[in-house]
Amino acid sequence: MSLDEIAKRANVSRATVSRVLNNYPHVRPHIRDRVLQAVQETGYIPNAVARSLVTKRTNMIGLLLPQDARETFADPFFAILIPSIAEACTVHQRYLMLSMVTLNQEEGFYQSVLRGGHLDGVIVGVSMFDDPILPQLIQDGLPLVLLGRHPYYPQAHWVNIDNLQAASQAVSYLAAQGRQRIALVSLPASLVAGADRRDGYKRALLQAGLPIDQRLIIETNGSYQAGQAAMSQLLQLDQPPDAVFAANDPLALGVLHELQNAGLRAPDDVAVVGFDDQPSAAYASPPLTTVHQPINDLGFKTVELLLEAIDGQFSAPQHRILPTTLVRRASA
Amino acid sequence: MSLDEIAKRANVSRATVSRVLNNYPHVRPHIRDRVLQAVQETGYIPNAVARSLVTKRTNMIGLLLPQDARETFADPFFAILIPSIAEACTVHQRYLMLSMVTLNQEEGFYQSVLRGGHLDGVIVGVSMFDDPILPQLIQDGLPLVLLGRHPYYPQAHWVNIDNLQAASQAVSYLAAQGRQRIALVSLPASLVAGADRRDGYKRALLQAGLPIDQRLIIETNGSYQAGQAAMSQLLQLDQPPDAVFAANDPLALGVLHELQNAGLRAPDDVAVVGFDDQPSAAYASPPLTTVHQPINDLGFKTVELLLEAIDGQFSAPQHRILPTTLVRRASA
DNA sequence: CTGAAAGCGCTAACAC
DNA sequence: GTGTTAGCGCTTTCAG
Repeated sequence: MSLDEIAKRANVSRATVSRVLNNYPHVRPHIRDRVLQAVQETGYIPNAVARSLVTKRTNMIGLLLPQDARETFADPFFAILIPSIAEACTVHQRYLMLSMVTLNQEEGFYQSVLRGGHLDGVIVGVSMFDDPILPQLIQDGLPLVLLGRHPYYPQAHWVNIDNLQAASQAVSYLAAQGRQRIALVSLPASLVAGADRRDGYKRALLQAGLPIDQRLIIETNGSYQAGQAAMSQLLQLDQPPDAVFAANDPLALGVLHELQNAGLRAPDDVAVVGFDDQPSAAYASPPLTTVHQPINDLGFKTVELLLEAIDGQFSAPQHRILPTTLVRRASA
Repeated sequence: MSLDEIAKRANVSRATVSRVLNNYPHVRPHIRDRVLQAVQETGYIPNAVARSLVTKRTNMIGLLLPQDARETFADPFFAILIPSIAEACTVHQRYLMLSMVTLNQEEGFYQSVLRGGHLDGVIVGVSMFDDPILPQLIQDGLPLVLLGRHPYYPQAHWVNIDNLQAASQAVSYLAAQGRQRIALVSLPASLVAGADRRDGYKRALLQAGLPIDQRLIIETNGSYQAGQAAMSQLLQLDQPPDAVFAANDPLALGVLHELQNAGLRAPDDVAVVGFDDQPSAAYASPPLTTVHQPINDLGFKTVELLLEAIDGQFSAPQHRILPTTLVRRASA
């Protein structure tokens, strides 16, 4: 069923039907009612595709996830982020297209997704410094916002937390308790957030007058198991750490678990601080002290920034930084 | 840039350009080359919206997730399922629209998503028996496949595992070891999968000649914490269980954890079997014996069934059941 | 305030 | 084999 069936039924022109459907103000009430009634009776829904063809708007935004998205999904961070983006889209009456296309697979498909006119704009979950998809994306000129800052593309909009500052705060907290040998169980340095958190760790140590000991820094892939392995390795040191800053919560939980296996206690023997404040952090034993990031807000703000970028034109790149807080529980 | 710029450049008609773009067989090689070259030079990408308007195909499929989708996302089952669906879409050159629209929010938006012509078909992650969105969806007549069987809608296509049989197998395994008091830590009975697994548990007990003891059946929301709480409750019974069948892995992991807290050992004191075989199951302590479901295949098969439903016409509803296996590790 | 007409970018008969 | 011609279902000038 199409617009002009409604027009016939209501005995008006197609243009008029279009006007009432789009809430055009100056339509006489009784004729507007006639149209509305016809719509009601027939259950007519306008064809979004036809509309898009003329308006050049699809009301659809893309969410592009990094190459390693499959592992990514297992990370509770994304388990919260994605639904919040989806919800933000619904709230703002937009559709969400999820894509994990990478340059590897189907170059042509990637192009058609991005440049086929299907998307009003895209959110890119950046993570790696050298993500090969970013240069293309930025060149394409589609409205774009990065989820996570990226040092190489200052011209792009992004929303992020201040990873460096947050990590630094966590480590300073440990140092202020008199911890002398604070280890870092880190994310891959190839991730921007990984590098930022590592730098925050280092900055805090230096500010506290503590030495940076490479043996206390263990780079991991960010998983629970990697946390266990890292702690196990740290425990074999001649001088094991008396505190651990884990760059995310799964890591911290793994560290805690390994500590328990070794018959050690947190925070008595080793204090541990995590990063994320995922829901289960509060239920760990002991409950995890961790950096809370407002993942939900991150999702909403990102969508909203993109929508502004799509219709308002920013003259300068927008960089929004959301606040984090250190949540003190029992583990440190 | 549009199709007829290419036509002018290559000095052919728009129809011809369209033909080479759509791999129409009978185009003379040299003229095809001329077109291709023009495309190459200009970086032209066809407008998907315009194409859709005439073909009535958008190459986009929808993934509708249940009302409680936010918790859903935290479940590792979905953390694997969603990426696999996304990947299947990419492999089949389709776009994926993710939606968590429910009847509550924005009835009109929901309608426009489904009936606006944006989607060639939808996958619905059913879970609840009484999900209010299903009746509407089925009435809409959009090609549809349910992810998980639903007893009230036999006319719908679905793909699923045999939850009843799989649960029954797990419990029989416990019974065959001589376990006498096998507890069930279950999913909500309002979920189809929850009810099916519970029924499988009961069937296995009856077949093993074991009584059904309501005190040994604890219904939960399926989370890790709920698993802990359930085990704790079971331990307070006059006659605690000597085995537990947990209806998913987070639950089983919680059970294991609580056992450890109570100073008990699996499988010596209490055997435990989970369901899902999520990646971390193998790393639990002790490694978890659990029902493996082929989540990845589930995602792929679902997409493929939908694509068949979209263009092939099935005369009868298709019900695909994927095999599960009991993975024996150390916990039982 | 409303209608007529053009056209968004593409595909698909239908001729030649 | 290739070009011509209609639309797909909507919005949007432009008249009136």
